[in-house]
Amino acid sequence: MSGLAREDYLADIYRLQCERPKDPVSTGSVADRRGVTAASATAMFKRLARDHLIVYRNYGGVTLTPEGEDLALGVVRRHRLVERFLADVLHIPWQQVDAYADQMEHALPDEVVDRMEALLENPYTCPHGYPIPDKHGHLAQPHLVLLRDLPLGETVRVARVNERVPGLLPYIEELGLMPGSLLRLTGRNPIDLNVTIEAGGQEHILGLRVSEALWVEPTEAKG
Amino acid sequence: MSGLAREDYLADIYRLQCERPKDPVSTGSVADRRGVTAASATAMFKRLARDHLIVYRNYGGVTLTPEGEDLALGVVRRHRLVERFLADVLHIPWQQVDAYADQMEHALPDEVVDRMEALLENPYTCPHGYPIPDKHGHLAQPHLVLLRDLPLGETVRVARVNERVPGLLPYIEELGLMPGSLLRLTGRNPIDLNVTIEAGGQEHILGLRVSEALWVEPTEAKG
DNA sequence: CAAGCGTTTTAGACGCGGCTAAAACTCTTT
DNA sequence: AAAGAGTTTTAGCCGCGTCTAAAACGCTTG
Repeated sequence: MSGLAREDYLADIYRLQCERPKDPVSTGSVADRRGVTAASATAMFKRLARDHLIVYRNYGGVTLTPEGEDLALGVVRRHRLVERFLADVLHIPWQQVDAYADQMEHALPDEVVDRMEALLENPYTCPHGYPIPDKHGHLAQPHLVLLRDLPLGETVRVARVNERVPGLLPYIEELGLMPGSLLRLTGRNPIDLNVTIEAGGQEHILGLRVSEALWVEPTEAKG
Repeated sequence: MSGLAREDYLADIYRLQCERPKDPVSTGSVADRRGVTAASATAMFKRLARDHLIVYRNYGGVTLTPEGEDLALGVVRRHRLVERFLADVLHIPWQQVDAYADQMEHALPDEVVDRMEALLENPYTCPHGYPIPDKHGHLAQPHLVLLRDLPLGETVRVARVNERVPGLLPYIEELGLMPGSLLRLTGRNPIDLNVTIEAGGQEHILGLRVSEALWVEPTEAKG
């Protein structure tokens, strides 16, 4: 049936597109993410473009077509639902579910995915806080702020942790900052860009690599 | 990592070997089962033999090496555990789980399989009654008899239904002869080899295609 | 504005897993 | 023992997905 690697490429292009929706996704960034050479990515781009799944301009990066985005959303949906499933039903540590889901996401029949979704009672997000597209590719776009950009003083809820930052997940867990936790930004160092937060009665200093991998959402009080 | 198709071949060779353990498995039988041409099977045999997973004699069929059998047993284990999981946890009809498991069996990390096993409380068989190898490749070999070969009069329990016979599973379900059901062989026609059974208060006449796809086990009374 | 550097693409190769058509083999059957 | 039928293997092809090395491009910088 459908190519295996193609889907991975499409999903990665989608995720990279999300990060900077303005401009097209570069060959290099996809190659890096996939762990292949730029030449391999170029070759795949040609196949995907031939099949109208991406728009590819020489030396100009790629963009998903609507068709390609549909496919990508399907993969993302499977990926995030499986993560939820692995974490909630099989009790696999949340630091590992991303890698496992990568392995599993292509082999799951739609019916299996749908049943998992029902069993989990239609979860909104994966264990790291990323939204799960529904069966038709729609997905909630909540209003989130990077911890890096948060104003001082506000108390917020951790909403999303970038699972792709190496080593971040165990660190976040150690600090008790998993999605759902509350924190307050108490300080920001304008020189090194460290931030100080208070969470669970403790103070922590977080570097930029952390503060730009954590998304938070305002709690009810908006000011 | 490991090739995808290789594992399918190994598992199919294993299953065919089980059916007639005496002689080696023929090229054609594997090709048929896999739905590929004999030429493709030959090509794969060469790769598998090169990697010491099978013994291959030209024009003489193949046999699994111990190494190859280990791999095959791993695939079979995953396959049957996933079937159980799909049926028991996701409540997918047992007629479909074989096909779905085929799709999924290669993509499952060991830890996921092990956790499924634990969640299911270490089932002995797949939903069709085939035994599930344990983590080390050991598997129970209960004493079963083909319904075709059963002596008249004995009351037995359905133990295993060959899931690979087209259309059999829905038929078996309709007749209420799923694994665990009791039946008694009441007659056998020596000409056309039909058998007559009594099960759940009903009489049924079964053709050879059915009676050699159903395995039964004696109930406590041995005579 | 030309040089140079980093990125991207081309060119050419390889292994996998499939195909068809033709050749080789085996086994049965006269 | 030779012929014929059926199975298996070889030969040659293709597309995928990867690689390396070399060429082409584009952007920044002197």
